Amino acid sequence: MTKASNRAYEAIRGMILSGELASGDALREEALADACGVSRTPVREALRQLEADLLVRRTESQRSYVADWSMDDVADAFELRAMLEGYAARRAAERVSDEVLIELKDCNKAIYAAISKAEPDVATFLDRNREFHALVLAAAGSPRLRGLLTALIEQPVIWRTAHHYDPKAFECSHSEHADLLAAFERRDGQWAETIMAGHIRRAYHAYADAHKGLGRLERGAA
Amino acid sequence: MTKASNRAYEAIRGMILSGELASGDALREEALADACGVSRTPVREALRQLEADLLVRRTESQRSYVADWSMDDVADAFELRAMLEGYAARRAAERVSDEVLIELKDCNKAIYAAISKAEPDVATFLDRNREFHALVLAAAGSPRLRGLLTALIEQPVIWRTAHHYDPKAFECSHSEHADLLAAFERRDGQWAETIMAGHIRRAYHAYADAHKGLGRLERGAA
DNA sequence: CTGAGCTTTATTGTATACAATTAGTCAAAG
DNA sequence: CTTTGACTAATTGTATACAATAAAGCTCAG
Repeated sequence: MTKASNRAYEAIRGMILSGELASGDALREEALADACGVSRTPVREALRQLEADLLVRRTESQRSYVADWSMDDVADAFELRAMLEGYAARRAAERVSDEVLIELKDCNKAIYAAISKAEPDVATFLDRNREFHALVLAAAGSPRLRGLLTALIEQPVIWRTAHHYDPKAFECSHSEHADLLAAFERRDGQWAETIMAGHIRRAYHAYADAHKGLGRLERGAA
Repeated sequence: MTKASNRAYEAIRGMILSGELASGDALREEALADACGVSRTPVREALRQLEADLLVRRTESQRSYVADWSMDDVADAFELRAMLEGYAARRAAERVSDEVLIELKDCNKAIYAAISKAEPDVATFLDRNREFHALVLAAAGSPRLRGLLTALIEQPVIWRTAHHYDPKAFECSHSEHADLLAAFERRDGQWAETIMAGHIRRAYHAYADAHKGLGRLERGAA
């Protein structure tokens, strides 16, 4: 994306993810343009992109609002993600190069380092975790799959789950990644798929447990 | 979408699907605007949408071209579709209402009527086939899944395959739909998933056979 | 009160001018 | 003959004005 467009995209996305804009809030193009210091044109483009990311929804009369996710929506998204990312892992296991395998191992080492501290480095964990999954996706070698999954993975709700992780869950995540890499080394697609699907499902249940009884998602702390 | 935007979208999409614009052709905003009788603004929006539909690709320097699909790309898309539409069928089998089941049966009857003639009515077959798959997708009750699959199903390459169907393949398609409905009646998700995945894979192989030895896809007749 | 229909206001859609960027061309140096 | 560089032309990005449309408010009949 180009300069102004990208600026608007990042700015609005940040406002949604940080909680500055709450679920259901109306998004008026002119107000956003002022807030981002650009004109309406790039804001409009950014909104279309955010809509594709499912962070924004549009009414039939073309008005935009911050998307609100019911628990059903979250379950739906996680289930799809488990299936697609499981499939990606299978393909990746069958195609991964030794170089990428090393990258993946390094990445998981960095994750381990981040969570082994007395005070876990959540930001680094999130970044590296994201990188890990992106590497797997790239190794799957399917541009369509990549396109489909990106929108699903970039969901704020998914990244907020990290706030609910306890040290044991961090450890578990790292260990599942290690299992996945073992499957990759043996080029065992079936195994890789099973591990990845379970990995995502675990994340879902961690999320669901932390939000038991809530009909709607409340805003995560910034 | 709004009036001018939609007009541009339909016009450009039509030009691509009809072959007026060939794979790899450059899409210049101003020229398209003139051709559609609108300004560049709605054309730009239409191009973004077509890019999401995978009918258009953009270079890193933001220039747009008609997407060109290699045989690998087609295989990739079909495989994804088989998996996702199989999943949709499983969900649909577990949730479908009696009313929708009747709709599906009617739809498949219409398909049978269209292909039973001495000269098969291909246009009706395509329309009804599309409707059948759309009904299954809707019955799956997952808005995300619906969003993901729509882009994949609307691919021109997929609908062009009908031109390669012989009468036996038409019959086969209808009969597989009937099997799927049997699985739906018994609410057997696993069975439904298997049938649907096979159904899509059969379509893929029909396509692949018809294009053996071609590195790139040539343009289908309008 | 209530609600239908009009009026006003707010918001998005479209066109267009201009700015920024990219691709293409040609010339000179190696 | 190739390559590098500046220059030119073509193309996309952005801002802004105006048009179209949808929401909100208001009036007045019932």
